Amino acid sequence: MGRSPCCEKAHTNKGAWTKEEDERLITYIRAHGEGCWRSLPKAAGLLRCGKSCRLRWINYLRPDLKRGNFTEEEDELIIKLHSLLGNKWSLIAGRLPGRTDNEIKNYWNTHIRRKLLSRGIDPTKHRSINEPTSTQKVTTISFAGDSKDDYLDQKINIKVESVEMNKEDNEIQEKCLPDLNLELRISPPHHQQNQQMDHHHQRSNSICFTCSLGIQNSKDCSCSKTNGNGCSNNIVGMNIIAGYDFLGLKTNGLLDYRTLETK
DNA sequence: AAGATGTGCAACCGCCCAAAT
DNA sequence: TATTTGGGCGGTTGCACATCT
Repeated sequence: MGRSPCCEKAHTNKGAWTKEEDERLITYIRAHGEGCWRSLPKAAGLLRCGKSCRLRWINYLRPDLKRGNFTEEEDELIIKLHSLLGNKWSLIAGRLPGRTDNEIKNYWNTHIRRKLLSRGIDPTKHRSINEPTSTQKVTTISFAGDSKDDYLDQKINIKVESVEMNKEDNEIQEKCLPDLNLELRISPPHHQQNQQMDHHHQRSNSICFTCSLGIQNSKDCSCSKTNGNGCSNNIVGMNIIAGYDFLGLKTNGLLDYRTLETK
């Protein structure tokens, strides 16, 4: 039952990689591509565990890696993404081409933490260190258009509610909740969704496949063929606008939420 | 000059989850 | 359905180098 045995760990090297090992790994992956890390070491003639090969390739040998110092823009983007995602380094790395999760994690721990602390900002909570500890602010960000027209005009209003909590509430919160709860939900305002659906599909009761995927004004959109008006930029389940810069995450009509999902 | 301490980062460890059987 | 494994991830460690005393 189950899979075939895992890689032999008895005869594997550990520690720093030699130049020869690097070259063997590069040569093998160039010839055969990535994947099947378990069988790779043997096939490549390496006395390493598959995981070690994968790590070495992803974090150091990959040709598309951007080596060198982080730019100021990258710094700020990492801070923004960390405030949104927490320690989800792989997701953050997904938004920084050429950077690896390990690199960003190290950079955060060695540079950015200090940078934020010097600004008087708690790097974990992204709040001022000087904020009184007896109360805690809970910030809810909701996306809502004030009117149907706003929605159609592709505007997003960010509504921020700050709720002061008393000490007792805070203690309960501390006991019951982890430091940061970053459940990300993106959806259109509920009171507009039906209107929008009606508007969009007033002549047809069903939504085409491309629209259900959030691909608007696609040449494959059958809605435009049925109602003649084309899609009115509604994205079912996603209230993201073409080219909107969502917290610094440039979107191209769609927020690539796959890279924001937790695994 | 030499030992102590601090810093940066590559690599490892252990856990989780989906896939395979 | 239960069990096992591979791949992926975040946290941590340990080493090399830099700086301080």
